[in-house]
Amino acid sequence: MGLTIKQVSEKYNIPANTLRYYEKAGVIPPVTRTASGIRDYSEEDIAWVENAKCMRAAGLSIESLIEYLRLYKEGDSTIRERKELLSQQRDLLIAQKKQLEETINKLDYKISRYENALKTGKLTWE
Amino acid sequence: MGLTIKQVSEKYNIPANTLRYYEKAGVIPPVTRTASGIRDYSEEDIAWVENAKCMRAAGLSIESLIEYLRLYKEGDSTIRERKELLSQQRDLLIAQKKQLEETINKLDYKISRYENALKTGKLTWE
DNA sequence: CGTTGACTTTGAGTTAACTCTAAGTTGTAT
DNA sequence: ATACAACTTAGAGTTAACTCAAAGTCAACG
Repeated sequence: MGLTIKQVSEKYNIPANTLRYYEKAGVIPPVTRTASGIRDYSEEDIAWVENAKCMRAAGLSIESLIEYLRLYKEGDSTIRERKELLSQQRDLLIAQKKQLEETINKLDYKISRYENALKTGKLTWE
Repeated sequence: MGLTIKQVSEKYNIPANTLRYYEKAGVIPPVTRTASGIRDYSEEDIAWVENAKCMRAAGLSIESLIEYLRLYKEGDSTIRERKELLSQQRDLLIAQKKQLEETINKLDYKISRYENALKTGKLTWE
């Protein structure tokens, strides 16, 4: 009915071993299994994978994802804590974004100097 | 005349060991030394440290910084290559920034859902 | 002149996040 | 039925980037 680990692996370009690792480590909840114990990813399972991929791509730690899932499993009593956790992570990403913009500007400046050097045949200053 | 390793370490909040590591690995050029061989960071040395810190904070690999310095040392004949290297790194950062923005949006959405849940006492949907 | 504290080097150890191996089981195609 | 690929697990190995330890040198202060 759902997707095999291989299909999920290909769809999201995440190695099957990494998907198993995420499950075992508690980054995503236990995946639905067939009668014979084979992983059979439901839409919900897939949504967790997609979320993990997105968060990891932005640099959130495995640890914070594990902590989030732990709180999630505990139910409604952890809503405030979960919100706090996400806010903290959001703040980290905002800071990262600022750093990134700063560095991109520096690179742009250096690149334009090199472009100028290539046109005129020499660096304008060092 | 210049700064000691400790002063640079404190000014940029980089452990002294890491400064030595950067120098040894070729992330920054060999630092000016006193007659007795002690590091005595000149303004130029410090500019390299500052640059390394900025690039690393944005996520550039040590390897790419080493490669850049290698080209830099070779002189003007590598200007095109250096420009290419910086452009590639810039493109990586642009992509990272996009990913970051996407993830921040997702987090903002989730956070607003939790805030709503905290006000109304329950999650509006799952 | 001795000791203190910052410096030096080489090289081993740590951490996060995978990534792979080995050994074994199962579903499917001939 | 039999072979073969894809699955399973536990656990060891890898990589990047530090991070620390050990052993030794050196300038300056009391």
